Amino acid sequence: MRALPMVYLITIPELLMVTNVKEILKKNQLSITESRRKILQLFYNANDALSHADIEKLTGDDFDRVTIYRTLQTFVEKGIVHTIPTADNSVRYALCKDNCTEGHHHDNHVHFLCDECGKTYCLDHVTIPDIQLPKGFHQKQTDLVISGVCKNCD
Amino acid sequence: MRALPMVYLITIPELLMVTNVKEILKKNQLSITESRRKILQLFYNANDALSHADIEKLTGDDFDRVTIYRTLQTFVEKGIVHTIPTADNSVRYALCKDNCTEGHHHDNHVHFLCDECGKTYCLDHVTIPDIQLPKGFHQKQTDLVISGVCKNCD
DNA sequence: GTAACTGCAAAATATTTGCATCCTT
DNA sequence: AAGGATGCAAATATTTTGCAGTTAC
Repeated sequence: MRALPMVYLITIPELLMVTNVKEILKKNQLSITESRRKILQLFYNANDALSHADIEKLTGDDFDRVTIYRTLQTFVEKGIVHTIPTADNSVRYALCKDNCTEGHHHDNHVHFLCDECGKTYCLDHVTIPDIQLPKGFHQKQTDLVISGVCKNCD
Repeated sequence: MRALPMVYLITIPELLMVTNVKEILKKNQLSITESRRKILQLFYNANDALSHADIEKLTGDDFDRVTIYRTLQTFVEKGIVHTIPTADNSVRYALCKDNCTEGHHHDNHVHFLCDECGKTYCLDHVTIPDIQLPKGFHQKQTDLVISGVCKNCD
């Protein structure tokens, strides 16, 4: 068995990811701009949720603060990312899975917030059991937010 | 059977509630001030959660905006009220039930947000089923936030 | 070329902090 | 009387809006 040249191991994933991001923008009828590409890429690189401040830090001064706000808003409207409910004031965003359609985030989410490191996890493999609501209440979206200690801080 | 005079039906609950509020403040080693009494009373009168803006409206210009911030913060620290996770930016507060102890809101909450009227309900009688988390994740607090249409807007 | 996106300036809103004064105990 | 709570002023942080210039298609 012959080892592959190291360069493949580095460059191919990068190319794939960039393509991925562009395709997602196209699929959502968004023009491909630098800010949208880079910010969406951040979400694909991060394995946890990102706040506006996180994105500002990660992009340095590439983009205006306002551009980040507008980009995030666009992504939410298109169903590319969703906001995560948190008890503190902070607003965090995470990638939606395939079943988010434009303007309708009707999928059930389980989010885990680590009290130690502050990371936010989307636990896609955890399913939310059916909840019996009182009469007259109609359930559209369900968000289950669990906090505690994550696997890294365990 | 003789009907009670109407006055009882009005005055007794008020007296009871006022007493209630003072006792709760005492129990939490807080001095009894007008802002604390009135704001805590608002929570007992409201059947849904209140935002800072709600409280500002309901109290007119009785109190400074800063006093409301500080009072809410104190109540949260003492475990008298808790914040409700919402996907939009808004911060809302609701009364804790008995099992909240100072600094530790370790009870499980089910909250319902109505998309129509915007009301927030604490559904205390709905229980959250046990959730199986991936290995290494330790659950401390669980917040179940359900949105949809409430019984009034049905 | 045109529509849409971005950056800049500024407004609007939300939250925090310091300090002098007032109130509760 | 003493410690804590409040009101006011101001600083800081967050989000939104308008508009002119630039970019994607």
